[in-house]
Amino acid sequence: MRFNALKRDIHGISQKVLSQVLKNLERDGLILRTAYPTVPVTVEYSLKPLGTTLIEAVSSLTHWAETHMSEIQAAQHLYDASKA
Amino acid sequence: MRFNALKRDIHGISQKVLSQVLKNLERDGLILRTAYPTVPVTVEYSLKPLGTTLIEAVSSLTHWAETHMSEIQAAQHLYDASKA
DNA sequence: CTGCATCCAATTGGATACTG
DNA sequence: CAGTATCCAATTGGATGCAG
Repeated sequence: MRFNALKRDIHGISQKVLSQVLKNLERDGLILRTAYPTVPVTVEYSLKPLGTTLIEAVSSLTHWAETHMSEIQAAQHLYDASKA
Repeated sequence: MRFNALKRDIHGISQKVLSQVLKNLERDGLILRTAYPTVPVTVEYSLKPLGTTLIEAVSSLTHWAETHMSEIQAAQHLYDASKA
């Protein structure tokens, strides 16, 4: 995946933050950064095996959030109403 | 669990942040806050079922972090050495 | 004991301009 | 295209003092 493709897909992220995050992920060994000597330079980011395992771990949290979102919103409404 | 017990157990958290977090967790329906009318007041926090399910989901991430910590540190050292 | 209010320092992140 | 550098605004969080 290319830099600008990631920037497009991760809606709302700034170039600065995306750069920082990618550099950290690369340093942690989660992703691989490959630069091809074209003009202008082409950079490709890909998942390393370790990164894939993290995605799987995070996915369970994502799933939790999705399945309980409405329940949490209901609790928030109850709470807010009880305070008003 | 009492407020000050939580503050002791969560090493390094400030009273301000702990208050904020607890209030948010209560609003989200993850924990239950019970105040007993003693002098001074006694407040007890406990997990609600929804909170327990979140702990289980987070646990898989915790486990991931623990098992891959050394692998990540090794990657960081390699990265840092390659940049120096 | 359990907080809330305030002040202040540090971190974070967006916008913009610039480079190989 | 893929960043880096800079400036600046907003958020975060600690420390302290106060209150029910």
